[in-house]
Amino acid sequence: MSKKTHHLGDLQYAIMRVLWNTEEASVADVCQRLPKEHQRAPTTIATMLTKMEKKGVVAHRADGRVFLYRAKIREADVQRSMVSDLTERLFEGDAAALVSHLLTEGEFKTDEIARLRDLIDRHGKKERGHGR
Amino acid sequence: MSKKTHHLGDLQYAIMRVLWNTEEASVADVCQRLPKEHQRAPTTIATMLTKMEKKGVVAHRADGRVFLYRAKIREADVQRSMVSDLTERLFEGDAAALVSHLLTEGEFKTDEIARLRDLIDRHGKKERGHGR
DNA sequence: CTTCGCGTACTACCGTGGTAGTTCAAGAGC
DNA sequence: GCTCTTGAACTACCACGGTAGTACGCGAAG
Repeated sequence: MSKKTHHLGDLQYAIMRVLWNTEEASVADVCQRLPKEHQRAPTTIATMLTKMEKKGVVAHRADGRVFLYRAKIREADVQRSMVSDLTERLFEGDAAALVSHLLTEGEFKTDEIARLRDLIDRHGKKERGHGR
Repeated sequence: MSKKTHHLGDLQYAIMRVLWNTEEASVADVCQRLPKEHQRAPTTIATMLTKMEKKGVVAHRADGRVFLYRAKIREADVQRSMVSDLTERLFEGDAAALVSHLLTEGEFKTDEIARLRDLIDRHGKKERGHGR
C-alpha cells in the first residue's frame, strides 16, 4: 500500500497542494486556487489531472456535469519519497550529509540555527522518552 | 557566473560523479567507472555526454581520436541548486522545515542525532567566531 | 592496399511533464 | 426547437531524460 515513489513535477505538485487544502475541487476550483505563478489554461489543468489520475495520485467523481477531484496520496508521503530520492542521488542516502550541506552552503539564517538545535533536542528527548 | 539552476537526471548525475572523481575521462572511462546499476551501452553514455555538453555542464577536448570530458560545474553547486529547488517546491524554501521533516519521518538513526547536533554546534561556533 | 576494430556522429524512439486548441455533449435561455 | 455557454474529451505539440542502433572515418593489422 502506497509503496511506489511518487515524483511529481512542479505544476503537478502545485495542483496537489490545492487538493490537499480543499478535499474536493473541480478543474475550475483548482484553476482559481493555484498561486499566480502556476496559473494555466483550464484545459491544461484538466489534462494534468487526467494524467495524474492515470498515475493514481488523484481520483474523481462526477457531481452533475462537473468532476470533483481529490488527492489519493498524502503530502507527507510525497515529501518523504521526493526527499529520500534526492538524498539517495546526491548523498548516497546519508541524510546527515544533507543537513551538513545545508549548513555549509548557508541555507540557514543565523537565528534559525537555534530553532534547529531546539528541534533536534526535542526529537532526541522524545526518542529516549517513549522507548526505542 | 554559474547562476542557472542545474537539475540533472539520475544517469547524468552518475556521469558527473565519475567526472568529478577523475578530472578527465573518455566515454570508455566513464562506462567503466559507472556503478553497475548505471551501466549503459557506450553509445548511450556518448549521447548523454553530448547532450550534457550542449547544456554546458561538461566540456571536451580531443586527445588523438578520443574525446576527454571534464566537468564544467562543481558538485557543490549542483547539490545546492537541486536541494534548494526541492526545498522551494516542498517547503516554500524553509530549510528548517526540511530538517524537521527528516526528523519526524525517521530518516535518522538514533546515533546520527548526536552527530547532527555536533555539526550544528560546530557550525554555530564558527559563525560567531569569524564575525558575519 | 584492404580490411577490421574502435570511437564519434547522426538518427530514431519512448515516457512523461507541460501546454493548449479543437471537438463534442448537455444544460440554460430565447 | 435552436442557439449559447461551459466543462470534459481528444488530439497534437514541445522539451528533455534516457536508450541505443546505424553510419562513418581513421588508424592499425594483414
